[in-house]
Amino acid sequence: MSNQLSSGAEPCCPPLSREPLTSDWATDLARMFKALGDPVRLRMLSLIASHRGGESCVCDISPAFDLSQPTISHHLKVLREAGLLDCERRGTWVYYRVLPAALEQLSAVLATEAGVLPGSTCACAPTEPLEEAVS
Amino acid sequence: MSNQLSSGAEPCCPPLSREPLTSDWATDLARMFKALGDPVRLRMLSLIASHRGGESCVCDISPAFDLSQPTISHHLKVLREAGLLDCERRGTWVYYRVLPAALEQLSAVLATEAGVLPGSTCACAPTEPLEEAVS
DNA sequence: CGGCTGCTTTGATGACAGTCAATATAGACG
DNA sequence: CGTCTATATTGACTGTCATCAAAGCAGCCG
Repeated sequence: MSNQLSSGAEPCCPPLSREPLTSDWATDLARMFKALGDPVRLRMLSLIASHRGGESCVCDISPAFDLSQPTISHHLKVLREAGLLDCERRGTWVYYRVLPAALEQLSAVLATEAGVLPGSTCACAPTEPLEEAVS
Repeated sequence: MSNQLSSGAEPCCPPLSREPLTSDWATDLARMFKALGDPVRLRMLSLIASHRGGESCVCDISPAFDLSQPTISHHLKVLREAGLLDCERRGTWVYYRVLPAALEQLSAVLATEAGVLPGSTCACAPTEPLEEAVS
């Protein structure tokens, strides 16, 4: 649960194809990728991310899936513990929001040399929370 | 096993955060992410990708892991069936190589709006095989 | 041909993940 | 305080996964 994000010591996340991953770093990344390795969770993440402001209430998510309520809650927990989601209680409802820095980090790791645009040595976003994500 | 890559019908892969993933597309993506959801496989992929030419022999991969040889073979098969690796037999040895387009596709899906550089609506590489990956 | 090396497949086993029903907690509202 | 709604947790079940030993397959080489 110690993402490179929180440490802040490393400069950035080099792409997977530049040099072999260390065992620790691979373990950390694998935890996040494993959370993405389920169609339901991917759709959840996408559903939340594509909402206005990148957040949405559980009651908005549930009806999109033909699953029991505990199962929905379980998947959200997995995504949360992987560091991909954050949640906040507002009154009766709980709102989930994506952590863009985490997604960006994974995206940068998978980026191949050819795909990185010249001049941008790293595609990691500087932990920008969530602003004008919607036009 | 039907990646969007092979179909070629769709223009490209929109980021996860633009609109909710369809169920089919999420299933396809999840299959690939699940393959990445293991530290061993991540390190294998990285090891192969960071080799010169983006390919390497199994005998180069095995000694990097404290696992039995069948287990190594199993993980390589998982990555291959996920469409992330390709393999080719040359004499006694089998060489594995990464499929950059697949990595680029996943990278693009995870890219957040903020992370996408202006002007580049899509970061998918045009299935470029593997060229001057090493400087 | 026969053995040798590199890799894959098969079969078995223990661990883990996805799912649900039942139960618990937390806040809103009378 | 009691009840109602929204979400989380627990426990149980089933299926899938990571792993290894053993056996199989494919080229080399003597």
